[in-house]
Amino acid sequence: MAPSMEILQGTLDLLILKTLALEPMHGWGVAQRIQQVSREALQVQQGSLYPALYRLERKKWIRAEWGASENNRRAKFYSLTKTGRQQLEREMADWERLSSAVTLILQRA
Amino acid sequence: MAPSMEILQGTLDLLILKTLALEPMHGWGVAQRIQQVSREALQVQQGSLYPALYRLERKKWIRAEWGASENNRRAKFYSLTKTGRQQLEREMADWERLSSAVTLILQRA
DNA sequence: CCTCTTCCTCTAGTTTATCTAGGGGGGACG
DNA sequence: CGTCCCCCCTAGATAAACTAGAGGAAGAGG
Repeated sequence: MAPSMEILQGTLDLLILKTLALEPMHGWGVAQRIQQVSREALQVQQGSLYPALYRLERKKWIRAEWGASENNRRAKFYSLTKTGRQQLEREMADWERLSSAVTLILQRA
Repeated sequence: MAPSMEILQGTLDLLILKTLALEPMHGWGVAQRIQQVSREALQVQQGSLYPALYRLERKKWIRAEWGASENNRRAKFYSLTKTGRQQLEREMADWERLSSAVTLILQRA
């Protein structure tokens, strides 16, 4: 594990997809939103964020469009595609299944 | 992510530590136990298992001893050390914190 | 006008966990 | 004796996330 783990490996795609499912947003905003909603428990490093966005776009789960941010900055706005929504469903189910399984193990007396 | 994800990345150490905390066990048994308790949701590949055990031993969180299995096979029995128990506490707390954070994100309407 | 800060994007290189895909030895049992 | 199962182990590939940078452009403050 890296010195400072701020995210459960493998859940970043899920977190991004879920965040974009509620509202299209630029990349920096996604990171802010995740951090804020998780009450600072999750930190999305930029070096993780942008490669992840690129990955999701390449798989056509999100779509990008240049625009202007609320602060009048040049920003890339991402939104979920239809297949992205399906992927989100799948990943949420996976998360549920696997995290429940971990909890099962941890709760053994 | 690898083609078939059978485990949440980063949780294997935690699962092993927890399993050994309840009962010392040989490596193969640990994998069986995890699979069984998780009702087949978690699959521990041998190529993940043994490197993980070696890693934990190197960090002195577990201790190994050769013995004979219930089937009269030569087997390496692992048990938790004192620092291993502390590590387990830490990792359980981390898991709780991070998985709750993920759930927070996923539950947003 | 100039500088500094904040916003926002991006990349190269490293680390590390896990998987794939093997090999091997030694009991037990037909 | 052959075969299955138990149990250990490893090399190499894959891929996610981190570290540690760069840089451009808007707005604020002097």
